[in-house]
Amino acid sequence: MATEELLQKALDAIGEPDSPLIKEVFDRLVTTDLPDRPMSVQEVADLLDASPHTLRYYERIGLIEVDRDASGYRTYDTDAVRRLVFLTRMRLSGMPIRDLQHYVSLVDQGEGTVPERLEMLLEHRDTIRRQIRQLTLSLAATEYKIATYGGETAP
Amino acid sequence: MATEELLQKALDAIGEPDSPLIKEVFDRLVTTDLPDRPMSVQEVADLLDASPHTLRYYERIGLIEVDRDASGYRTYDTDAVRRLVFLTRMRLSGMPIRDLQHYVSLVDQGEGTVPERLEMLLEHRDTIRRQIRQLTLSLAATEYKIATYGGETAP
DNA sequence: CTAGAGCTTTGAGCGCGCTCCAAGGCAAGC
DNA sequence: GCTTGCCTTGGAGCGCGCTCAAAGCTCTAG
Repeated sequence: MATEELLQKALDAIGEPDSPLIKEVFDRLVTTDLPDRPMSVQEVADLLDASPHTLRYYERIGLIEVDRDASGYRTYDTDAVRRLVFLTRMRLSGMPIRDLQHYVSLVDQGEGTVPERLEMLLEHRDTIRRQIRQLTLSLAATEYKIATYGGETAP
Repeated sequence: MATEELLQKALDAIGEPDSPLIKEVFDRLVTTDLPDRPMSVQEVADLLDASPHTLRYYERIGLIEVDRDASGYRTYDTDAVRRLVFLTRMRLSGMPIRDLQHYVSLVDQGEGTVPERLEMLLEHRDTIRRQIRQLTLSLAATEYKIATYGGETAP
């Protein structure tokens, strides 16, 4: 199944969030396209559309631990890459670095912190929803302006 | 017609962007709830959910000109408020201050710059759409995590 | 009349999230 | 062997968008 297709399924599933497909679809989305060999900092950066600087920065501030090869070069195993996928996803949706640091510290403290992690995620979910609502309004306002300027309507 | 209702109509209209309702609905959305007396900086700040500091800053950097009353206090007329509504909408959807300055300078240069303004708006529309897409993916990822933690599914 | 809150200005300060610099090591090609 | 380019580290620098400080004026309540 192609990534695009999975993505579309996932997006569809959001419309009906009770669908048991969500977990399955995302399990595959998340694990797809990750080579199971260790990756270099540049490779991961390309994968995440980030800069190597940023990945090193995330490591420095304790968001992730990364192994080194015999020469001292970073080697990102699958778990590390998966964590970075999650981290960048959260960053892209506006979660502050500070919160991510807290989240990661909760993960490090073990299963007992699952309720607090869950609480964070629920709050963040609301934040994302608010953002989407705001953006939708901004999109409408932009469409409106475009219309007043006689621009093309949306395709 | 209540603002909430207008808003819903507007959101619906986005689904079918060719609808001639968009302009009408937003005309009313934009002009609704604006008292036609001049407003103080604090009043406008409350209206826009911004700080007076921010409004003064926008003025300082040339995004808007604001009248003064006999005592030297800022008085925002309807046009000024409407411009600020637009500016904050664009800011909320991530348009950089620098671009807004350019846009405003185009407005100041008159009707001849309409094509370039239109171009900016079309580009920004795409940017907003990309953001919404990104946020939708982040929302899905968050839902997924919530599900793995056994949290409630979306209401 | 006076206290206190809010307004004015210019200029400086700050939090965030990178982003880059300097000095040096490792790997691959000529 | 040497060059070229990416890697390492710690620390410094930076762009953005506010946000606040200082010094002084104005309005309102008591």
